[in-house]
Amino acid sequence: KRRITDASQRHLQPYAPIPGTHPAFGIWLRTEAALCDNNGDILTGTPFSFILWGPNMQRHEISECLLASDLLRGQTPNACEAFIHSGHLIHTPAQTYLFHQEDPAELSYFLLAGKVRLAQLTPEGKQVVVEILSPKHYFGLFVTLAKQTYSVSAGTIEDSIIYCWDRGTVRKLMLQFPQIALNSIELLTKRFSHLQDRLQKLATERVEQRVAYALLDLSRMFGEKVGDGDEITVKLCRQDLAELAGTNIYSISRIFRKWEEECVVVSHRQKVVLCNLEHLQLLVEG
Amino acid sequence: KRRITDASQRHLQPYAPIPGTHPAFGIWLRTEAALCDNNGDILTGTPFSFILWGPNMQRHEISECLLASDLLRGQTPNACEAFIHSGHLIHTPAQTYLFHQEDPAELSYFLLAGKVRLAQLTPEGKQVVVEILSPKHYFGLFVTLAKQTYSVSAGTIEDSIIYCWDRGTVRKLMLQFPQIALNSIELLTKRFSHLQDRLQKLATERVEQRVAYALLDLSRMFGEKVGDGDEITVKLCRQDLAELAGTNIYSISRIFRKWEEECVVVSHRQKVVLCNLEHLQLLVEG
DNA sequence: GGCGTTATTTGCGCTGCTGCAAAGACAAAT
DNA sequence: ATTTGTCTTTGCAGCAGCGCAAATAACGCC
Repeated sequence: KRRITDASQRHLQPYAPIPGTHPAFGIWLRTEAALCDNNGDILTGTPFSFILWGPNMQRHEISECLLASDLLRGQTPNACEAFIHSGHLIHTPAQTYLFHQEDPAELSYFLLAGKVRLAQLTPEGKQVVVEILSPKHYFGLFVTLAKQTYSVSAGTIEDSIIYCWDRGTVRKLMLQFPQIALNSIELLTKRFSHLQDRLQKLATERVEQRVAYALLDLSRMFGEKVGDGDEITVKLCRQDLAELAGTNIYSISRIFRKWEEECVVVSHRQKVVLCNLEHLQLLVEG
Repeated sequence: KRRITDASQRHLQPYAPIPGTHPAFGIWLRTEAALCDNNGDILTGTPFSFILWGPNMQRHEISECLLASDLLRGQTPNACEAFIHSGHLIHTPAQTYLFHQEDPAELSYFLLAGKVRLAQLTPEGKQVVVEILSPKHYFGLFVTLAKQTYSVSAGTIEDSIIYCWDRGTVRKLMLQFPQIALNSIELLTKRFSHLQDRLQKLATERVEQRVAYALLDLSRMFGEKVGDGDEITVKLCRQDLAELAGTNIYSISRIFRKWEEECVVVSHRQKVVLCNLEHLQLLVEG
C-alpha cells in the first residue's frame, strides 16, 4: 500500500456509505479502495462486497464509543438514542479518502476505530496536515451543519471504522436537542484553540521546536508506553511529519539524526519512539 | 497614544462593563484607559466617568446592527428580543484591552463599531495576530460557552462600541433558541476555515505572498474605494502587518518599497492604499 | 516653530533552512 | 535470493529572510 497524496487522488470518488444489509452491522459496505498507481489506475477494489479485514466492533461497542464522545457525554438517553440510530456505519481500508476539500459537505463523520488525517492541498501541490484524529473524534461535523464545502481532505491512515450522518439529520437533531449543539460548540472551540496554537508556533518558532511540538502532540493522542519506560507513537512517514510541522523531509531527517545522537528519539521507518519527553518539552518552551 | 503590546499590559485590569445609568445608553461606563508608559504607569484614565469621545450610536442603531449579525439574522423576533435585552453596552477607547489570553472567559462580545484585534503572545514575547475584526463580529463567544479561558487577547485598535453578554446568559439563550446555537456553529466554522487557510499559507508560501494575502484579507473587511478607483484599508502599523503575515517589520518595509516601485501599493505611516488588487491576487495565487 | 517621541527605512552580514541529486536502507513481491 | 519500489539519509550549494544598528521621516505637543 502506498501513501495517499491528494494530488494523485482527486479524480477518484471518495468513499460513501451505502445503506443495506451486512451480517454484522446491518448495512452494506462499499470497499472500493482508492489506491492507484502512478497512472491513476486503481490497484485494488471490490465494490459493494463484504469486508473481512481490519478492526472489528460489536454493536454495543459502537454505542459505548459514541456515548463516551465529547458530543454525547452527559446527554439525555433520548438524545443519544436518536443520534446513534440515525447514523450509518462504514468500514474503510487504510489510505482511502473519505472526502476531498471543496466537495459539498453532505456527511459528517465520527471515528470509531483507526486513524484519520485531515489535510489541505495548496494549488502548487504542497500539502499541509491540519489534524490527525484518533478514535472518538468528529470531523466534517461543522462544515456539514453550515452547508458549506469541506475545507480539508480526510483520508484514513489505518483501516478504520467510521460512523456518519447526513446533513439534514444532524441539523434536525441539534434543533431538537440543543444541548448537543452546545457540546459541539465546546468541541469546536477546543479544536479552534489548538489550531491557533499551531499558527502561533508556525509563525514564531524554529523548525526544530515545531517538530518537537508536533511529536508531543501526537504522543498525547497516540502515545503508548513501551519497553524501558519510553513512549511510542503513530505510524507516520517523514512526509507526514514534515507536513505537520510545516517543513520538509530533509529537515526532519536531519533533526532526527541530531536527536538520535542525543538519545531523545529512536526512529525507524514510519515509526518514532520518544525517549525523552521532558527534553522535547523543553525544546518547545524554548 | 501608543500601540498596545500584550507584554506591557498584562498587569492591567481589562475593561469591564459596569451596569448603571448613562444619559444616552442607560449604563455607566468605565473609561479606565489601559495606556501606560514604559514603567507601567497609567497615562490616562478616569474611572467610572462618562465618555464623550469616539463614535456614537442610537438605541435603534444598536438593535439594527445586532439584528443584521450572522447570529441573529433570520431568527424569531422573540429570540432577538431576548438576546438584545440581556446584553450590556460598553464604550472602549482605542488601544485598550478587553481581555487577556488565559483570563477565565466570563464575557462574550459583539463589536458594534470600531476595530478589534485578537492576538496571541508567545512566552518569548513575540506576538501573533490571529484576527482583526470589523463591526458585526462576535469574539470570545465560543470560549465563553465552553467555560474555558480566552485563548487570545482582545484589544481595540480604534475607539469602539461593544455589546457583551455573560456566560450564563448566552448559554441559557442558546438552549432556549437552538437556532442561535446552529448559527453560531456556522459562524465558528467560517472562522475555522479561515484559520486553516492562514495556517496553510504560513506553512507553504513565501513572505511576499503571505503579506499580499493579509492585505487582500484586510481590504475585504475594511476596504473603501478612494480617489482614482483604488482601495484603502485600516490604520495598521508595520508591526501589526508583520504579526499578521508571520514576519517582521523589516521585511514588510522592504516588500512595500518594492511594491511602491511597481505601483501596487502606496503606503504612508499606518495607512496603506492598494492600487492594484489584481496584481496582489496574482501574487497570492503564485 | 522647535522638540521629543514613535514609526519607518535601509545597509549589511549572517544563518537557518531549503531542495536537488544521488546513494543507501528497508520491505514486500516474485 | 533477487528484484523492485518506496522511504530515508546525506553532501552540498544557494538564498530568503532575519535582525541589529543607525539614519530618516512623520507626528503630536507645547
